[in-house]
Amino acid sequence: MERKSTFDLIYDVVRQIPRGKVASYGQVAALAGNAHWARVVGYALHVNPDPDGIPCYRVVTKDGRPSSAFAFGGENRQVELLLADGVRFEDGHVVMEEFAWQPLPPDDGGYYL
DNA sequence: CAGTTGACGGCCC
DNA sequence: GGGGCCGCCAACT
Repeated sequence: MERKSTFDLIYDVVRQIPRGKVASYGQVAALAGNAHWARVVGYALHVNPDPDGIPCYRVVTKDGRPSSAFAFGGENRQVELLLADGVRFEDGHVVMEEFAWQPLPPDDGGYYL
């Protein structure tokens, strides 16, 4: 039944990234089940079987910087898409402190600073 | 089947 | 502070 491969798990996570937020490869990897899949995540997105349903442009490195080998239109294209999502860039890198996707918000409430 | 690659991350120098 | 190397896992050839 579990025909879903490691890639499918990654795609599922990336697909859950809300608009206006970004997730790092390690973030996606951890959510997929293993924090050591960062490289595998990159590989999975590289094959990207569904770029229309999998917003790979919302996936950036932990530095909040887009990948250097973006094949779906260019690095600049990714920045443009993220800006359209409401993500703000600072000196060429995403303000991850504000746009890092947080699937598990605490009950304290005062988490968004 | 075994070796190499890969859109990363973290640690070392 | 910047650059380089190793390590993790799965997929590709």
